[in-house]
Amino acid sequence: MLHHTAYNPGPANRFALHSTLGQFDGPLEMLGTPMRFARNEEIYGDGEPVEYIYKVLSGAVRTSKILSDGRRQIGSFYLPGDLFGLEAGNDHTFSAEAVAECRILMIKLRSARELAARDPNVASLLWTATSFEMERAHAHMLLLIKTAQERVAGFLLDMLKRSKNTSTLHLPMSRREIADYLGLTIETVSRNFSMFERSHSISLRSSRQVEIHNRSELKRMAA
Amino acid sequence: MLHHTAYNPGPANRFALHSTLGQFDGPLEMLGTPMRFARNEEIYGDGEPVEYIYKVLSGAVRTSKILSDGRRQIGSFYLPGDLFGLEAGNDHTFSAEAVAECRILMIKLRSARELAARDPNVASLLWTATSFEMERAHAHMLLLIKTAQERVAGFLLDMLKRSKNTSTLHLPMSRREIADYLGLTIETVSRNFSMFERSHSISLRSSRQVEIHNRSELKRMAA
DNA sequence: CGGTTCGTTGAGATCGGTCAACTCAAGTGG
DNA sequence: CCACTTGAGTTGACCGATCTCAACGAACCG
Repeated sequence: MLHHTAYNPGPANRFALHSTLGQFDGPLEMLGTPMRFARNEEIYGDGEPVEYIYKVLSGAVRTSKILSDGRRQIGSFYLPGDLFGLEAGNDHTFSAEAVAECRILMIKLRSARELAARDPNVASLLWTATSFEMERAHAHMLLLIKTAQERVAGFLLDMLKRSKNTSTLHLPMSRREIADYLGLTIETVSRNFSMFERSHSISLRSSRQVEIHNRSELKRMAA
Repeated sequence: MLHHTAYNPGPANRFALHSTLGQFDGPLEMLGTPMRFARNEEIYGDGEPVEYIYKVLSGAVRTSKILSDGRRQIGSFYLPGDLFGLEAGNDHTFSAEAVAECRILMIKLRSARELAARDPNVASLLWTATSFEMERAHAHMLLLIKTAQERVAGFLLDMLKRSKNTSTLHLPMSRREIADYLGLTIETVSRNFSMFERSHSISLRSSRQVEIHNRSELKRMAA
């Protein structure tokens, strides 16, 4: 469906990334090749064999699945520093796309496994990433049984924790993407953002820039 | 909360289990000790360290989590033959309880890992079980964003597939447990069972015995 | 026989979805 | 520079699916 136009910036550029981002620092990262993806570009497809591990250098990624009736469920969002693409089986059960223009480090799974066999730190890193994946899925399940207000508040808190910024949150994803992640409609997501704003828990500098005024109130609302 | 009164039937009984069930047949199973759990008895608790792998010999098991407001979410049901208790992290993120009186084979994780290091079949078995766990979590996520009708139909189809019985389904769990698994109320679950019965897709011999008359109709309703 | 648990059914309330109008910002092209 | 289009987001009115509350029935157990 989406045209794959990944681009390898070459050695010079790669070195530049290394020095500026400080995200090529691990032994695993040394194996990787940075690639660039445009907004909505597919990184891998549902059902394809698992051949790479990916690390977000900049931008954001979503994993998603299209249901038979056309609804889309978003499985996870991945932010800079996150590893993704590790699945338990041999084939991907979700597809992955760029939420925004992003740079992704692609690491051949084969090479990663070989390295892991020699370097226990790498092995434990891969195990930890898989473990996070499982936790994410469980936490997401728990989110989906809650009310709309609880889901939206929970989403904001999760984003806040992951961005580790004290008060201003820059959401890379659209309302539609948030809705598809939370199992709600864009209208319901929007209404809840507005409700939180009216109760002075947050304020919206723009639709994607959220200032968090009252985190404990959000926690209370997340149940 | 629940009192742990697990009971080891001893060698004679163990041999009896072996010969009658044929579920002590693998090398992994040889490491295990069969235990008996009463209905609602806790097998392990949320937050406890992962020390065993479990295999259901008879009966049924649920994993669950109690939310801050008292709601309970059931993560999975495990039926005879299923392995459970394998989590990606070091600690359990759900608790496990017996849905009905059951016999469980408990295998020390340490021993299982040692065996896996020597026997690639065992290693692949453990990997497969973890992989199933992930798939289960993803499938469950997808179920939770659907309508009540779709969830209930999907649940019945899943149970049918796993029990591999052609037409009559014996549900080991209560309506409350089904509801907590599907993120619905018992009333909604009950109403949907009744609806399926009125449309002649199923009939209820008793509340726990379901005859499936029209599986493709159920599939259609599961979306 | 009460008492208890489990499941079913009905009536009404509520939450979130649907449909539609509107605003706003960012292009695009004359 | 302005008119027009387009896409994202917000808001309102209404509707329907699911929850809540309540009554009732069936099975089980002392």
